[in-house]
Amino acid sequence: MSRFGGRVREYPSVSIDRFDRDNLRARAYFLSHCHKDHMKGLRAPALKRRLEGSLKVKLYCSPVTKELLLTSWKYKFWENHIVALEVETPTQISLEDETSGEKEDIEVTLLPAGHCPGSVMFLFEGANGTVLYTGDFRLAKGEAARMELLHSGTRVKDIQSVYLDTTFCDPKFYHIPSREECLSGILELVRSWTSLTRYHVVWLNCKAAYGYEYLFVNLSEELGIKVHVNKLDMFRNMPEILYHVTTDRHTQIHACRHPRDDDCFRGNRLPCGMTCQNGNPLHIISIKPSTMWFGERIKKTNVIVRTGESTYRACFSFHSSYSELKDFLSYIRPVNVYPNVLPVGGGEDKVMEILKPLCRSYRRNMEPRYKPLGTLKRVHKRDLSDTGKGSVGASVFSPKFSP
DNA sequence: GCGATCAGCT
DNA sequence: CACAGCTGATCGC
Repeated sequence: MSRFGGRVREYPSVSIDRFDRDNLRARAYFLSHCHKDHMKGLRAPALKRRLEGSLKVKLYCSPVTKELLLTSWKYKFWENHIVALEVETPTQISLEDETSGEKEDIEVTLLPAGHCPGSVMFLFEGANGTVLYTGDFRLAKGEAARMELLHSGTRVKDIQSVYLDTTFCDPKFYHIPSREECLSGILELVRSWTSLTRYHVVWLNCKAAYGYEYLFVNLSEELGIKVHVNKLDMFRNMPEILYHVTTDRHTQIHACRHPRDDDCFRGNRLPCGMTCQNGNPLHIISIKPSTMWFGERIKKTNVIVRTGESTYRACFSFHSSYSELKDFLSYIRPVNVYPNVLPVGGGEDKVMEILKPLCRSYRRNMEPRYKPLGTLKRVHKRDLSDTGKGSVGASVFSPKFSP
C-alpha cells in the first residue's frame, strides 16, 4: 500500500495520489489510478471547499481514470475540475499560485503502467529536472526500453528522480510468472471445467478493486462466455470491457461478490445466489487470483495450485516482480530513487541498499565509473484506430494486452 | 450524522 | 499469504 506523501522534491507545488494535509494547497493534482490507497483526501470536505472557490485547480488523470472516478456519485463534485490527458501525449501545464500569481510551467506525459484500467505513470519535465512518478505498475522486462517518451532521440532521458512502486522490492519476489503465463493457465482451467456441461461454472474470487478486467475480457474472448459482475455502469463508455461482462446470472463464469461469499461457496451457492438452473444443480469451482512468487533458481512452475476439492489459487500480480523492478530502474538509471511503498518484510534502508546501486550516482569502490544511459530498443507500434463514438479511448489496457 | 482510525477478515 | 479493500466498533465534531 502506498505511503507516498503526495509531493516530489523537484516540483512541490503539485500533489500526486494524495489529497490531505499539505496537499490541500497544491496548484495542481494528479491521480495515477483509481485505487483507494491513492485517493486519500480526494473527497474530504476541506478539498471540496477549496474547489468551490477556485476556477484554476485541476485534477489531471487518464481518460479511463476520469470515467471510473466520476461513475461514483461521491466524486461527482470533481466533474468540472478534472482534465483527462491522453496517454503518451506530452502536455504543457501552467502552475499558477492563485494568491501571488507566481507561475511555473511544467510538461507532463502519462505513460501506461499496466496495473489496472486507466493506470499511468507521470513523467514531469521542467526547470527542476525530469521526474518519473511510477504510481503502481507492472511492466515486463524490457518494457521501459520500448517506451519512446522515456527517450530523447535514441537515448533514455536524463531522469533526476524516480518515485518507485517498491511493493515487491525484495529478492524473495525475484520471479512472478508473466501475465501471459498466468492468463493461459487460468484459461485452460476454466475451459476444461466449463466444457464438461453447461451446469459446470467457475467463480473467480477476485478482491473488490479494478485490475481483473483484462482477465475477464480474455476469458470471455477465448471461451465465448461473458463474466457475471455486480456492477458494470463504470464501463459504459469502454466497449472493449463492457461487451465481456454481464449482470445476467445465467453464465458459466462469475466474478460477482457478496459480503459472505466464502460461505455462499461452501454452501454450493454463487455470491449472486445462483445454485441451480433448470432444476439442475450447479457444479462450482472457485479460482482465487493471488500473487505467487519464486526465488531466483526456480525455472518453471504451475501457475495454478489446487487447494481443495473444488478450490484453486491462480497466479496473478498487479505489481512488478523484484527482477522486473531491477530491470526497470537499471535501465532508467536516475540520479535519485524514492520508494513509494514499504515492502511487507523489509524497512526503508534495506530497500535503498537494493535500489541505490542501480542509480547513476552510485560508484562501486568509490571509483568513478561511467555506465552509458540506455538506448531505445524498439518503438511499440500501436493500433491507433478509434474505438467508437463516446468511448474513452484505446488505453484501457496496456497495448500488449488489448483484446 | 459524518469522518477518521483501527481491529478483524478476507 | 503478501495485490486492495470491506465491515463494524469507537471516538470526536
